[in-house]
Amino acid sequence: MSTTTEGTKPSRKGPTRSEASKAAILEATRVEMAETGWRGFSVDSVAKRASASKQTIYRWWPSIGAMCVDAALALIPDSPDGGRDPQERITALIVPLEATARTGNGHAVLRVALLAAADDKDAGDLWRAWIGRDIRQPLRMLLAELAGKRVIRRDFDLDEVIELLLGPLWHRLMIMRAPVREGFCAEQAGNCLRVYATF
Amino acid sequence: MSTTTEGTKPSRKGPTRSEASKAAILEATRVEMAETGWRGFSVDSVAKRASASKQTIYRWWPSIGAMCVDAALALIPDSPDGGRDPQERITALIVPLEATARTGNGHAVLRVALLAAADDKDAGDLWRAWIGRDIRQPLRMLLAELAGKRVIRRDFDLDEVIELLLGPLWHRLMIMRAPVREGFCAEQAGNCLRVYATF
Amino acid sequence: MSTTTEGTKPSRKGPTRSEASKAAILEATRVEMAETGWRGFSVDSVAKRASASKQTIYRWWPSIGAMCVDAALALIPDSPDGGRDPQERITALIVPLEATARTGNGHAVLRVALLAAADDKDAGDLWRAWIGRDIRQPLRMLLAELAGKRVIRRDFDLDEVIELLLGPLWHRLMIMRAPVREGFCAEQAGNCLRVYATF
Amino acid sequence: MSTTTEGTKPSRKGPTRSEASKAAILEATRVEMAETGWRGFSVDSVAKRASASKQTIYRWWPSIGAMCVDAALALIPDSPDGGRDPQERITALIVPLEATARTGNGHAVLRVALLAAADDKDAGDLWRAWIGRDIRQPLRMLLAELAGKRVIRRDFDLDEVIELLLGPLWHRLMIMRAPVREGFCAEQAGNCLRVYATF
DNA sequence: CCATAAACGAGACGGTACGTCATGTCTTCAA
DNA sequence: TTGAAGACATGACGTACCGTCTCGTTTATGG
Repeated sequence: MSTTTEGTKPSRKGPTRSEASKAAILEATRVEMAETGWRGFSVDSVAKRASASKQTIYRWWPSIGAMCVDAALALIPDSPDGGRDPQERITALIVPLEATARTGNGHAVLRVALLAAADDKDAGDLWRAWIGRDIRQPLRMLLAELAGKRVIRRDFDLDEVIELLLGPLWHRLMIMRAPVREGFCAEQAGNCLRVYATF
Repeated sequence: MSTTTEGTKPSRKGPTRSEASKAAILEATRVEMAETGWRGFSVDSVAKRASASKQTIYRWWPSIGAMCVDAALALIPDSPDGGRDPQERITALIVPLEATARTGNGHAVLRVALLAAADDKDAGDLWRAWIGRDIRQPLRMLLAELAGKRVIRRDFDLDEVIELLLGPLWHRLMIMRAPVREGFCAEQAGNCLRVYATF
Repeated sequence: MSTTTEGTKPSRKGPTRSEASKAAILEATRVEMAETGWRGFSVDSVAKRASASKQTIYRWWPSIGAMCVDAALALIPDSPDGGRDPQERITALIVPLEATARTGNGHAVLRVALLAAADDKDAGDLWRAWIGRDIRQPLRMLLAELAGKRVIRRDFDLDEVIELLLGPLWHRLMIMRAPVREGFCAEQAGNCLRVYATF
Repeated sequence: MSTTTEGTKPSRKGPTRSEASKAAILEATRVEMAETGWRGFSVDSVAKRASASKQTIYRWWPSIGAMCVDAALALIPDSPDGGRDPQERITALIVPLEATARTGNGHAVLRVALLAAADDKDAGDLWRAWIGRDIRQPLRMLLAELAGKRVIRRDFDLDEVIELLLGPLWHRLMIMRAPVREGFCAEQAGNCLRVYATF
């Protein structure tokens, strides 16, 4: 799910990127994110913990925030298949986030990645690109189908739906710092269908 | 709407807190928040811009984040009277946030205050206290009344309602960095009523 | 003999320079000079050894080299009174350098200070200013007097005399890294008188 | 006049040392020496400027300082024949240094090479070996002959003569950073004869 | 009406981190 | 095996901030 290596150059003279170093850096980043938050996050500490050089970090990531988002994205699993039920199919799109937040230090990692995305341009671009690819795009297809079947209204705004679907999760993670109970995403999907239902 | 001066000491020898200095610091804080974000925010810069001493800042605020939240809260206007319509009454509770985000650098200030609240314990406490006092408490009264009149279901969870009401705003402000259109809060209030409607 | 504090400002608001910190930094500088030479010299090490912050070093010295020269100059004792004999009077001017080179780690400190002066503009200025004040100026007076008494020729070039007087010391210290035997400066003074003697 | 290639290996498999690369590196070294001094000197910059790999540099020179001295020595011309006059014969030994210092960036290159020699063991050994071979050894023969002819005293110390002869040049080059006028070395030779004259 | 104590500006200080640059080693590819 | 290209761990560079700590000055009581 990591994004920075995609689009590898064909072949060059000289050494290639060390995958061991990359993995160590991302893992160290996650640990530091959970321990120190966003403002207290330090590249020096990550480098020391990963036995990596700062240069290596700055060589491969455009900013600290982008590295944090990258480290968080690498934690998010793939979406399960959704089945046939509309609510289940919507839930399937966002449940990987819930799963991440409910596993290990995922809650804190996700929170800090969101902070990074909101505070740093490169990180924000990375995060929005992920949302676009993994949530917005499939959701568009799904909602178009449901609207065609008259399950939901046709005059919805895709971005408003996303706000409604994801907003509550951000409130939990960032404002309340509260744990995310199982089924949280399913509830949000249900709320969405209720709001946009045709009746 | 500022919170740190409340609870004035009885009487002491010597000069009292300089309101001019306080105002200059809060205003400088807002400017810096909008310019540098949260991770780049610096007390030194605020002190220099406000022609204040760092000691003065550290004397009156428990943490940098608390100062940022304080500076943002001072920007939020009071709620208007809500009228009789349920949707209008809910809207009235959250519309001050929308108004702040739509005025001057309020969008950025609010965003950084949220970052501070999510990243710093003192700031988070301050922000959650404000939500509790200015949103949660009046909303509880209002929803109880509406439930009594069978306008909404009785088995709602107050905090879920708040998530549904505020979450979309956080998504706009922090994730998308998109401007908040007029009427945004009214739409959220409508969505809430639709989700919790009895029918 | 240190030069950077001379010309103290009359009085200012706020704290003043910490003399304890200054002394610790200069002493640490001398130790590091002797241990690591000039190219290997590190401000970080000095700061750590002196329990000082790098900012404090950069605040008070214009460059690393200037600090090194300053640290060396602080080691050079004052000139003794010269007596009546011409050779003794010349010797007295340069014997403090010999004494420094013959004491403790003075040999290495002096060598590194010379390297700094030759490699760094600020350090060179500082060093040449010291030579001008402590050697060139008194030597000019002395030679003028000796020329008046026909002890030496009148058509000498002051800077050539200085070259003749100090050059051999630099060769010892820098090129050969050889110890400086007692009486070395007296010999150089004798050579000078011989070169410029009237006969 | 370069010293590191002397003693060529008998014969090996694979390509031999590239003289083009060596020349480019030494020339780039000279340019960098003149531009950045000794402490600011960087192998990376030399490699980039010479379009060479760092590995190639580290393969052929024992240390950075040695490379610098090597680059400077390559600039020093051979001694001219000295004629019959004692002063001219001494002058001939040291005039190549003067000539180097008076040509192109030779002044700076020589200065930095001396800094390297004084700061780095390998470089110092290289420099002292050159002095031994090109100055000390021929000077010993010459002085012995002059002493035999009673032109100079017999109780001189060879190394003191060298100090007297070269020291003033170091003072010029390193301490004063002053240009070396034509005839400078001849004057030093004259001074030496005067000091050690029999009369 | 002082005197005393707190508030304030200014800013030095010991630290930690920043983002960049250099060192010396290593790896990959071409010749 | 040489050499260009360059990634890598290490560590220093010079700057910026943090939070604490003097300094002198100003200002409001309380003796």
